[in-house]
Amino acid sequence: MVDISQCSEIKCPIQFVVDLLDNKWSILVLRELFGGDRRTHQLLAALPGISTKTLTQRLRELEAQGIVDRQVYAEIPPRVEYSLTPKGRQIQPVMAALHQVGSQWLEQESCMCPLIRDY
Amino acid sequence: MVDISQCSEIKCPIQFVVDLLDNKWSILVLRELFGGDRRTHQLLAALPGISTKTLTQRLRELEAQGIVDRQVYAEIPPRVEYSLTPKGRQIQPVMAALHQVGSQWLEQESCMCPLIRDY
DNA sequence: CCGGATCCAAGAGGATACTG
DNA sequence: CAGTATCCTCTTGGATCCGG
Repeated sequence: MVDISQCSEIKCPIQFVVDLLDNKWSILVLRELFGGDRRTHQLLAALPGISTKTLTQRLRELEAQGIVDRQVYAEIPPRVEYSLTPKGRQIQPVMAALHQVGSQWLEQESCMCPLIRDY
Repeated sequence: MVDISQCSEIKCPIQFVVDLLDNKWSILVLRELFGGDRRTHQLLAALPGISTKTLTQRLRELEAQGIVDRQVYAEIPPRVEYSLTPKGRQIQPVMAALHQVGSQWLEQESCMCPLIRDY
């Protein structure tokens, strides 16, 4: 239950989502996870330029928001898999809309991002 | 399985849009413009915390992308109005999706943002 | 009223080395 | 392999002043 009694005004839903996701990598991390469960090194490989520190930060934030799930397997060497929670999958319409608009603006049909599976 | 080995030169549409809009205010500026044409001081008032410099930067970037139109009236005092171009209006599905998901996550129906007019 | 120019603080995030 | 800890750079963007 959301307690908005502390708010002097009603929150804008758009701003709410933007506040959660407006940093350099969050959307792209989620895009990868729409392609299925991913291990840490897979995400690092799929997101050229991201550092381990930043990736971990983003994943922890998304986990704290209940958007991403972190599964740790007690193995040597360690194995950690990340996946979308049901809440996380709720942003699928946003990803689809971004994909559609981006395709228009690029005037390009093909796409290498994992979300293409959903089309 | 998506084969990404042969299409590294193909841009991801999602990343393309994210690259255009992932800064602190762009999405919110556009949200305001979906409510209709806006003058500078209206945008400043609608976006608490934004500075004139930052607002101008965002608007110039969006203008350069062909997303926003800037109309200057030769009056004293000056009047400048910003509006969405047809290309800019193409992101309406993104805004609608953000709004829908944000409403779910907030567990809140009402909304004070201009986009509500489109529902 | 609009917005350019400057200055500056804060923080995001990359590179690297290291631990379990 | 996964993640942490430093260090450090660079960008973002806020505050202010000024000019058209």
